Amino acid sequence: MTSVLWLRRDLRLSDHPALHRAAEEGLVVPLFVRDPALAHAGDARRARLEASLAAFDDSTGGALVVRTGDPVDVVAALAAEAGARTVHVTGEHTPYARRRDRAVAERLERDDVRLRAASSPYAVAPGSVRSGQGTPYRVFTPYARAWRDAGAPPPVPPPSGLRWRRSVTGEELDAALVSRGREHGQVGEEAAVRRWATFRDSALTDYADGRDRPDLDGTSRLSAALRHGEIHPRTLLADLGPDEGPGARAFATELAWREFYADVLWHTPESAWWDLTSGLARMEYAHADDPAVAPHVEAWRTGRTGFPFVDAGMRQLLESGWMHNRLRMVTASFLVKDLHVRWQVGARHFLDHLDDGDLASNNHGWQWVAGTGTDASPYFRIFNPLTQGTRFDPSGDFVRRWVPELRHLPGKTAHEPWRHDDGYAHGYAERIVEHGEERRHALDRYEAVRAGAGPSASRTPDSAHRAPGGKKLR
DNA sequence: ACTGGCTTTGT
DNA sequence: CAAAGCCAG
Repeated sequence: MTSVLWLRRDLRLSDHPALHRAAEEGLVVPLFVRDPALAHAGDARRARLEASLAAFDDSTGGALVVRTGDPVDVVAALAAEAGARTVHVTGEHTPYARRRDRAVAERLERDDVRLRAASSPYAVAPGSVRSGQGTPYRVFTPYARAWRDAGAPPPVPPPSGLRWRRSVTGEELDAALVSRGREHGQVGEEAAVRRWATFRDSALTDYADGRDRPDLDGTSRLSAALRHGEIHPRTLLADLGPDEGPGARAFATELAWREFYADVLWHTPESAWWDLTSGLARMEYAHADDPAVAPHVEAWRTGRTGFPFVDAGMRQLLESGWMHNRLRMVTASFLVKDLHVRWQVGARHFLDHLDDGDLASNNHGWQWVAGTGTDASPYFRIFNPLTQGTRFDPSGDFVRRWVPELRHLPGKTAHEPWRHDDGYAHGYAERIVEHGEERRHALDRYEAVRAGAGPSASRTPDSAHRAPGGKKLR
């Protein structure tokens, strides 16, 4: 009997419950559907996905079937072609994925084919960790405690006697896109496993502090692999073992953040693009396409704000498809609190360029910065780009790596070109705003909202930042 | 009803 | 050392 394994964010062979089930049934046709509804992704992200697909295809000896179209039609057609009675998937939890999977399951049912979901991209399935009252958690720390207590199931052993069916045809991968996707680094399950081993045996010990240093290689760099499911968090947690030091604990906590935000999004799908809390519903923002504001937003996007740490982060994103988490916070704070632009504008930009772009983590991270998310009170938490830069990039190495116009400034002086006669000698941008002034503006705006806080009226974001495809959510 | 506590900070 | 309110038990 042949079954279909419809792959989405699970491009691996190890610790793969859905693959395990499929293998037990007999021959397996691995399918990936290019969904036009998700085609808005930026070039960098499309390239990373293509490379990931190529790596998976290699690992199956060329069995992967890639097709383009509405999954409702494509999956049903392939199941019929292959004579499969079951389509196996790893569960998905974003708002779009849930709608899509319901529609696919209904369509398959007409042909008497089952869509069978196993597991999820998370160690603990979104929606399954509840407070004592049975309600979802809204604060990270209690969630993380309960998540830890829940415990991740052990990794699934590799399926025995796995056989791919090769008689089904699909589309060729785009070779140019694949090689572009590989430019940003190693791609695929084998590379992810290697990277994890390297990280675990070196940077993990100092991870609690090292993870905050963008000038050092202190992070796991596994975010894109996790996003594509090239490695599963279950595997990582099991590999950390029980005798964890501070580094291992900190790493598990970072995984818990990923799971927490997936859980929050599962319970409130509309929070993908709308404020999670209504407290700042009446907040006034600058309009990103206002002629007075647009050049500032463009400067932010391209890394020309005149604030070295901010610009280094924004250029790291554009050039490498990844941004260190410290910089994600600093650059997000700059857009929301120095330029007074709503978080959705920044979240959209990040999703377009991040190889690891994950709706839950990304958008709830932005909401955390904006003060609309799960954290109760960050309105006074406004990052100072210079303080952050000198604290977390004390040598200035990170700034010089990504901002060539500042390479002539030694040490930490790269953070303050305005204090040097030749600071702007190589074309670096002047500061587009005065931070102290904008900080006060932001605090005033928050103060005004709190003073006049009533029941929230509308929570409609700018139409330009609606969900992909302009569809109404829910 | 009560209360300890809340990732990531600023000056 | 100040900052606001509310979550979670």
